Formats: sequence, structure tokens, C-alpha cells
Amino acid sequence: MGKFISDKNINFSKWYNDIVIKADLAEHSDIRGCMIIKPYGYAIWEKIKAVLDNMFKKTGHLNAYFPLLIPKSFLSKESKHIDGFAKECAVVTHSKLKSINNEILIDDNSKLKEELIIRPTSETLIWHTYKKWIKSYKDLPLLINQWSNVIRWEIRTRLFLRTSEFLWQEGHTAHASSEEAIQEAILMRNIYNDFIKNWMAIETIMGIKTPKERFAGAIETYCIEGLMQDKKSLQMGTSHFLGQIFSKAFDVKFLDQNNNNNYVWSTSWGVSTRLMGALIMSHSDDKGLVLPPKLAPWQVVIIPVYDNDLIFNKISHLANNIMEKLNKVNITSIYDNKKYHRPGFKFSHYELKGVPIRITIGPNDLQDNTLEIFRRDTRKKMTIYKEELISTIENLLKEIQSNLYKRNKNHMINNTHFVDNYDDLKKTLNSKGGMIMSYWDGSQEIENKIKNETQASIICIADNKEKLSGKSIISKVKSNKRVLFAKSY
RNA sequence: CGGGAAGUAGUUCAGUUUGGCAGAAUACCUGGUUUGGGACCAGGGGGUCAGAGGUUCAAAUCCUCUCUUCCCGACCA
Repeated sequence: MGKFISDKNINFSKWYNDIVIKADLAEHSDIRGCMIIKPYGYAIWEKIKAVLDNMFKKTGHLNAYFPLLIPKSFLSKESKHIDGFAKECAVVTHSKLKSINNEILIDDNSKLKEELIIRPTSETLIWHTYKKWIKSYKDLPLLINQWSNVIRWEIRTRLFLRTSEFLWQEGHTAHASSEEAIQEAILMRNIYNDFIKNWMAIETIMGIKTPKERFAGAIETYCIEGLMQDKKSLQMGTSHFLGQIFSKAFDVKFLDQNNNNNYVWSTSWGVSTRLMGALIMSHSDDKGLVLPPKLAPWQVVIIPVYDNDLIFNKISHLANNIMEKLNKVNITSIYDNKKYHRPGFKFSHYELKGVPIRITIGPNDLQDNTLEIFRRDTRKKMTIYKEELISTIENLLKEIQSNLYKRNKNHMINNTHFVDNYDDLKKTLNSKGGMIMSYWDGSQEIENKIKNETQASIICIADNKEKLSGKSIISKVKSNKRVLFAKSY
């Protein structure tokens, strides 16, 4: 990424936007803070969706769809929840327009008795519905997910990371016991983690959020954090244990085997198009996007080099043959036979788009029975015999996938620092950045102080299976809350 | 909502200080030559200079107001 980070005049945001736009992934719409996801970007989102959806279904979840509009009164049923979202909602107040002298006006006669909120998240609407669906223990667990869009009227927007409208999935489950709901929340967090590591090739830190950073209305928020190339952290997915907060707010009870009426226990969990922002910021370089093979819309691009029609036809024949063979082993490919672009243009073009492997076929290759293979992650070329192609590509795709993950993992390891006093925390943040691990006594006062003075927040209380403990930062009392401080998006 | 920057061709921008024919690169179109790392030559099309008002013989340029976008904070996934 050289020129964007080492040069003080050019910042990471510019580098990131540059890649997003030049790789043809998305652009800012002229409609406030919204994003237009372009076909190539959307193809990546569709891949992400397909894999996650399959993971959800394998663990017993079903998809459903709930309305976009939520009556205002629904939001006021849970006070913490409304505090968290009320400030950033789009509101529908009228149902009709009228045209006067070619000017479109709002018809005041159509003012709604109760305003409708465009969903910022669907807990309230879904729990309103669940009240009708849940009567007995036989209706539980209720494991439902929806793929949808939401609107949050964000003050400051950023492509993929924080747009006014974004695409996401939100799971909402209901359970008979607290233990089962907690298990569900942890299960979903682990599924996200599996996806982010093994498909997106991004190293993660798992843990729980502090009360200050928790989702509005949650008892516990399980989270996954990644570290971007500019050493800022990014929250990539969350899973919330909601206790009985929403079932009490919406009066959702079930009869158990002993004929007792109980409030149900619930969870919600989600990931969004933000994941694509993570993908871009984790792997890309100055040449553009670098996609992990498992999520690339095209895993292989074939580019012909020729100076006459006879050779072009021979290459095309070979290329089609190769694509067929790749297709048989489930490798997606594209043959760029456009005559109006020269090879050099195409090389750069597909690097910008992050296609993991390029095969170049030219007159020399036809003669020698060879192919030129180029891998995007290391930008290294090699020449192989035609017969070795399929096995080479299969191995190389795996190799690229694991190389990207290794690279990202090393980045996190190299940029995670342990400190045990506040001076070192400040020094390390300024000189090195990244994630700072320390112990924390659980007081919000100290959390706020550090946030105000350093801009770093506690991104998570790390899972601590070994039950390690140490002296907590500032207050110096013994604590087993191992936390990560970082500047984050 | 606070601080900063900007709005001129599809895109990136110059031109504004000191008012005087609307510019460049790139992209696009046509023809030709090219093709192993972003080709070249010749020709061509493309503008409400963010909007409104004002000053002036004359405004992209000066003045006033409005709008929008981007960046840094606060907020947030």
C-alpha cells in the first residue's frame, strides 16, 4: 500500500475509496449517504450471502421476510432500545402526493395517524409478530433469519462501512431457556467467525462487548473484531443475547410442560455489507482489490495475446477448452476476448478487480504447449505445461486462500501489544497503533477516560478460556477481564 | 452537530489571487496502424462553471445567501 500510508499527504480513506471506485464495486449515490453497489461488488455480496445462508440452514434456521415499515409506537415499547436508535431514524408521515402546476406537493390530507419508521433493525416488529406465533414450548425454539435492507440516518457515511442504507441479515430467535438462548448467541458468533476466517481469510478476535459498547437492548453482545491494514479495528459481526427484554416488552409468553406461563428468551445476530469493506481493507494493495479465491466472482481470468486472427482462433479454442475443464472442477472463470483492449490493459484491469489467478495464452505458448500463470496475491508469474493446468490451478487457489489468511494473521499478531500501565498504553497507541491488550477492572469511568484521552475504545473483552488474570490498567486491582483497546471504525 | 476542504466535460482536475472567447489529461466515437504489462497517429462529439440574487460594458473569477459532497471529530454495524 506504500504510497497511501507512508506519504503523509495521502490517507488511507483515499486509498480505500480509490480501490472501491476503480475496482468498480460501488459508488456514493447522490441520495444522502446511500450507496450504489455495482454489479461486480454485488456479485461478491451474493457469494457472501450464499455461503452464510447455507451455514444458517445447516444449523436449523429458516428465512422469512418482515415489513420495511414499523409503527412508531412499537419502538417505544423498549426504552433502552429506543434510546439507541431513535436519533437516527427515517420517518414516513404521509401517504399521498398531489400535483399542482407540475409541482409535486405532499397532500396534507394524507397525514398518517401514526407515523411509520423505516426499520433501523427489526426486533420490535418481529417480536410483535412472535407474540402471535408462540403459544407453547412446542413452538420453540423459533429460529428465523431475514435478508433485508435497513436505514440508519448516520451523520457521517463511508462506502460499505457506514452507509445510510445497508444490506444485511438479521437473525431473531426465541428459546425456552436462558441457557439455550446464550448457546444460540454463541453458536451464531462462532459461525460468523468460521466464515470470516475460512472464507474471507481474515484473522479475528472474539469476545464480548463492554456494557458501554453493547447493542441497545442486549444483556450480552458477543463480537468479532478484525484489524485492518491501517491498524484500526473493525467490528465484523455481532450476536446478542437479549434475555427476556423483548419478550417482556411485547408480552411473548409460552406454556411449558408443567403448564406454567413463562416469558421466552431471545437472541439476535447480524452481519452486513460492512463485511465487504473489511474484505477491501484487509487484503488490497496499490494495484487494487485482492479477493480470497473462495469469494471471488471469477477465480480465473484467461487473456489472449495474438497478432492475427488465425492465432486468435486457436487461442480461443484452447481457452474455451480450459474453461470447460475448470467448470467441471467448480472453478469459475472468464475469457476476455475483447479485441479493442490490448493485453497490458487487461492485465491491469483484472488485477484491479482482484481476480486471484490469471492465465495468459500467446503464440509462444501454443508452440511450446505451455501457459503463463499469474497469482494476484504475490504478483508472481510462472510458466507451466498445459497438462498440469487443472491441478496447478486447484492447488494455487488453495495456496492463495491460505496465504491471504496467514498474511492477515501475521499482521494482527505483529500489531497486538500487551501493556500493563496507562503510560505505555498511550505511548504504544501513538507510536505503533493496532490492538493493545491489557486488563481492565470493569469500571465505565476508566473506559470513558481512556476513550476521551486516546480515542481508543475497548473493542472487546477477549474470550479468556485459560482464566488468566493480571493487574488492571489505571486502578491496578486484580482482574481477569483481558480487554483489547483500539482505534476503530 | 463542531472543525477543515471542495463543487468547472463521463472521471480527475487547471483556470479564481489581478474580471476579458470554456481549458488539459483521461474516458468516449470514427478511420488506420498495433497487440507477451495500462498502444500510436489523424479526425470528432461532449459544459446551466452546484443554485439563486447582486456589482460590472463584461463574472467560472468579486459580493450576499442557499444547497451538496468529501475529510477529521462526536455517534454508530
